Formats: sequence, structure tokens, C-alpha cells
Amino acid sequence: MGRITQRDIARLAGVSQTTVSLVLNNRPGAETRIPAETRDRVLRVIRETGYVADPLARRLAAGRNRILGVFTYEPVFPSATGDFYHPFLIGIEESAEQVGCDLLLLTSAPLVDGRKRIYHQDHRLRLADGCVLLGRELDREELARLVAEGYPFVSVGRRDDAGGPVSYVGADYGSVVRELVEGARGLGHEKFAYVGHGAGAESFADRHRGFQEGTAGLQAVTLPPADAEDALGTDATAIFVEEYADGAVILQAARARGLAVPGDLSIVTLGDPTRPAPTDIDFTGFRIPRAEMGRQAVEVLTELIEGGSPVQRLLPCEPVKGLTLGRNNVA
Amino acid sequence: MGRITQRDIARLAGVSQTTVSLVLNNRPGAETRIPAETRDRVLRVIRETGYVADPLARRLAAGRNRILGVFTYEPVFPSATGDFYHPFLIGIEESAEQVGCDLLLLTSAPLVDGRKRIYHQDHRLRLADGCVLLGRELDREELARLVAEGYPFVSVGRRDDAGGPVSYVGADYGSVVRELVEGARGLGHEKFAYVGHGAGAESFADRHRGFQEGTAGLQAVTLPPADAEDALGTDATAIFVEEYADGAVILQAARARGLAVPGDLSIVTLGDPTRPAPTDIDFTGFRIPRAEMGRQAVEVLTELIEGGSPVQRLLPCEPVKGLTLGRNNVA
DNA sequence: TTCCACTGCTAATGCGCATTACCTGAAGGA
DNA sequence: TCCTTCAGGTAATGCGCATTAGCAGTGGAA
Repeated sequence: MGRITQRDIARLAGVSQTTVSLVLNNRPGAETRIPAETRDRVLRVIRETGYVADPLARRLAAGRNRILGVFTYEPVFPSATGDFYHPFLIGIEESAEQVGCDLLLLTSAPLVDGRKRIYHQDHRLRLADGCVLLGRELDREELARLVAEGYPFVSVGRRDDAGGPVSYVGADYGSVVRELVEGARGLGHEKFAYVGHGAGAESFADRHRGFQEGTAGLQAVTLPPADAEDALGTDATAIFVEEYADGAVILQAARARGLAVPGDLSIVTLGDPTRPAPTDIDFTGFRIPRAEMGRQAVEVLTELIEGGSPVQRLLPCEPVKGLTLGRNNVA
Repeated sequence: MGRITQRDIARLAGVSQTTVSLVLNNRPGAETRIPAETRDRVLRVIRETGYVADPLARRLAAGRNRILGVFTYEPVFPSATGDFYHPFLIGIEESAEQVGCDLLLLTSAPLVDGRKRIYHQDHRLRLADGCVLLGRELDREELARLVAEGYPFVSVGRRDDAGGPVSYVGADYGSVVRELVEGARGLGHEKFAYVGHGAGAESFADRHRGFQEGTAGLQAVTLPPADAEDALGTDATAIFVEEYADGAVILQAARARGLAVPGDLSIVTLGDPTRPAPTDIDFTGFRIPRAEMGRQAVEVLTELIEGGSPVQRLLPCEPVKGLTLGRNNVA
């Protein structure tokens, strides 16, 4: 039941293994060196036997794989955050198919202190030619090590440098948040609140920076997510919420206090739901171009593997009009 | 920036490549042959350099990989059917994580005549130790070839033999459909219609067989999906619909004709939606244990890889009470 | 005739690892 | 003293392929 090898083909066709390899790879320069007759003979045997080269041996000899790794710091399929990551994977799969690569989901990474780690005893990253990294927070040390080792990888989402430039395809949260703030100012709002971390992960920091730029010179407080409802205690007329789910919480609380949204209070959510949340609320906010980020990440990765230099891209987010931002009616 | 190899480790530790390999693999019998001192020296160098063995070379030499392939005949992520396949993947990922394997999504398979094919010029199946096959219809010839080559694979969904037994983890459609029919008979129904292919893919054939067994001796017509609405033209009082989406179509048409469901007509759907369809309708039918099928498929696959014999499992489907099956009120 | 170029191939090598066969030195036994 | 045994290693080999170097034969130019 042993597999068919090039040697078998060679024997059957009455040529050497080298010739079979040459015919298979059809190298320029070699094509003239093998007469049609020999080539046909070899090809016929290959067809008859149904031979296909072992991709493993191939890569071992040639150094490439056409396998792209996908590492996720948070679980992708199961779990609540699954729906959030799914669109990224759609884009990644689509793009991988186009460039003719297979995708290796690095699912075997064990949890260490509740988080997945790339580098662990017997890590498998090197199976792939390069890797797409997914997750809100990437481990800074691991990134630095990847950079230092010169392993080709692309982060989905902007990343700060880690001992060197990190390739990424991110979403331009800063711009869209600033635009949303400016839109609110245009509607007469002057007192703002930001609910969220505003720091830590780059994506949070970027949003917050956009918020601060937009509210420069105006009243603008920042509250941690845990204190979401306290935002109602401030005199802010427009609340910007990092997490969609927290937006729902605040909306609920506002209504419970008899506040009309957006009549008395405006609420803007900054991105798609990452936690299960009622999605029937038509929040003003924006959409993260998740599938497109996935697609481009794979593009960038393949260029990187071909020897390209680090690439950093920010994709625009599409604003969502929604129904929760209105004119400021407060005196 | 060349990768670190065992030879590098060997040089740094002042031993031979063989020794490094022995230390790494920690073979029984060899453990006594290498004194703790040497072993520690090697391990220290490994730790310092962050060396990890190239899994490809490893597999080439030893024959194992801890990579499980996932081949899908229909696109998994994008597209309409995406939601249908997702639960399978959840199970597969979960199980793969438990057994410490990575998943290789064979996305690079090109379309040939509108379908993906496993075997094509330069196929990648052999990258993985074994493979999970997903899709409603698997190509019989390809299956036969897989069987003939002795490649370990497991189909998600029952499959007929293909020149030999095919390992699968399927859903027991036959039983649950027959039970549903019997339930309908208990409610006084005597004239039945089946809307669907009823043949071709095993899953269709199994449902139809269950239907026929259940309706033995009674009036029971079968209509192709294209003629779904014609089912209303028959005098059937209970319509069994292969595809959830077609059930929605029939329900719509029935209501348009002034028929009450389930007052005048009962409709039973045979499984979860595989096409986009309004899912707010509470159809009577059953649930396919998709995640569990995925999980068990990986279990079976790993056993197969370890040298086990073909395994065939049918998992029970959970009946869904629903609101579209009622007592037969027709004279 | 000698040299060269060109055709049509093949032998040899190495990718990084696992494995097998062997080698060396020292201790123990007869 | 000679023979074994065993500990502690190493050299050699092969997995299936791509690639490089090279070889035999022929035809033409000098």
C-alpha cells in the first residue's frame, strides 16, 4: 500500500527520477532539454498511476509550503466572540483560496494562564510559511520575538512596534471616531463622555485618541466599562461607547430613567458587537471592515513571504447613520 | 536569518545531531543512555535558542504530523451555506484542540467543473495525517481512491461504501424521520407528501427511506424541490420537506391560499436550514447534532491514524416539537 | 584533427529530521 | 591477561523531492 513516488514513475517510464521531477516542474530552460516524446511518456505514466507529489517532501526540498497559519489569541469558532471573528475568517479564507494557499488553524496551542501562547514547548508556527495573527490584544513579547526571528506575520488590527515595525492591516478607528464626534458637535453637542478602556489594546487606544482629538477644548470625561451607567450621572449629552454591548446597557438604563434617545441623550457605539448583545438596536456608529481586513491581511502576508518589507495599512470604517444620535436639546 | 536546526543545537552543545534528536524525542530505552548532564546541556541550548523541530522534516522522516486536514466540498466560511457548516467546524476545532492537533483547511483546492476536487494536480492532502470530509455530496470516485490508497479519513455524514467501508460520523436521519411520520400518523394523518430529492446524497436518501418506512401502506407521494408548491395540489395533509427553506416556501404558499398551518395542513421540516431562510418560523422537525458530529469525527480520525479500523457511527437527531404539525382535521 | 557547443539525459547531493548500526573506553569477571 | 559488558555516545542512512553537476554522443567550426 506504499505510496507512489517519483522513483516508481521513473522506473515505469524508463527514465531517471530527475527526469520525472523536471517534467513535473516544467522549469524554463529545462523544457527545451526534454524532448516531447520523453515528456509525454512520463506524463502518460503519471496520468495512469494518478501520481501526485508529496507536498511535504516538496517543501522540505524547496523551502516553501503554501501554507498560511492563522493564530488566534481568542477562540474563534466556539464561544461568544465567535461571531465577531467570523467575518475576518471569511476574508482570510477567500483570499487564501485566491492565492492558492491552504490555511493552518493553530488550534493546538495550549492555554497558559488563560491565554493562548504562540511560543510554547513544541510550537507549530513553523509549519506555515507565514502567519496571520488575530485577537484584540497580542502579547507584546511574543510579537517582539516574531519580529526578531524575522518570521513573516501580519496582524489583523493595528499594532505598535515591537522591537521593529509590525505588519498589520487595521481599521482606522481614530478617523471615524473623530468624524463621529465632529458630527455630534455639528448637532450642537458640547459635553461628551467616553465609556471604555481607552487604552491597553491598540484598538481601544485609537478610538480614544479619535475621541480626544474630536472633543479638544470641550468637556469630555472618560469612564471605564464597569461604570457604564455612571455616564448618565455626568451632564454629557453624547456618550461614545467602545463596546456595542455596553451601549445597549446604557440605552436600557437611560430609558429606565425616562430619558429619550436620542431626544434627551445621544449614544454612539464604536464598532460591531464583540459580545452577545441585542443587535436590533439601530445604534449610530460605524462598521469595521472585517472581511476586507482579513482579505488584505493575507495579501500582505504573501508579499511578506515573497520577501517584501513590512506593510502597515489602515482601512476606513463605514459610518452607520443609525437612530441614536440626534440634535442636542439641552439648554 | 536561516532557521535553527538540530545541527546548530548540536554544535552549540558540543554533541552530535543524533544526540539532540534523542534528547528531544526522549525515547524509552534511550533515556538511560543519555546522562542527565548531557541532556541538560542540550535542553539548555534549546531553550536559549528557542529551537523547535521542523514538523515537516519530522513527518517526512517519521511519518506523523499532528495536522488534521479539513476538506469541504462546498465553501465553508463565505456563502449562504456558511451558517450550516459552522457548527460542524465548532465541534471539529474543539476536538482538535483537545487531541492537540492543528487543523489544515484545504482551501487551495481549485474548482473543477464547479466543484472542488481533492485530487488535482499537486493536491495537498498528504500534508495532513488524515482528513475530515465535509459536504452533502462527496465524489464517489475520489472516495474510492482515498479508500484504495489507505489514506485515513472520516466523512461527516453517512456515506455508502466506496470500494470498501468508509468511516463516517453521520446523523440518523432514517430513524428520526420515521418517528416523525409515526407521530403524524398518531395525529390522524394518512396522506403524505415528501418534498425533496429523496436520492443522490446519502442524507437525502436516508430521510426518504425513513419517510417511506413510516408511510408504508399509506398514500405517499414524492415531489422534487422545484415543484415544492405543487405539494399543495395533492390531497396530502402532512408534507415532509427535506430542506428547511422549501418548508418556508410551502408555508407561505399555503397561507396565501387561505390554508391554516397546522389547522388545515401540517408541515414538517427535516433538518436545519442549509440555505438562507426565515428561521423565526417554529417548524416541527428535528435538529442535526452538528457540533457533536464534528467532535466525534475528529475522535474517529485520530483513532484511524493510530491504525484503527474503519468506524461508522450514526448519531440520533433531536426532534423539535414546533408548531406546524397538528391533528388531521380533514374528513 | 581538435575544440567547442549543444542535446538529452543521469548520478549525486541535500533539505531536517528519526533511526539504525556501530564505535570507543572503562569497568568487571575469569 | 583476555574477554565481556555496558555506558555514552557518533556516523551513516533514508524519507521524497528539487537541484546541480556532469556525462555521452553528435554536429559543426577552425
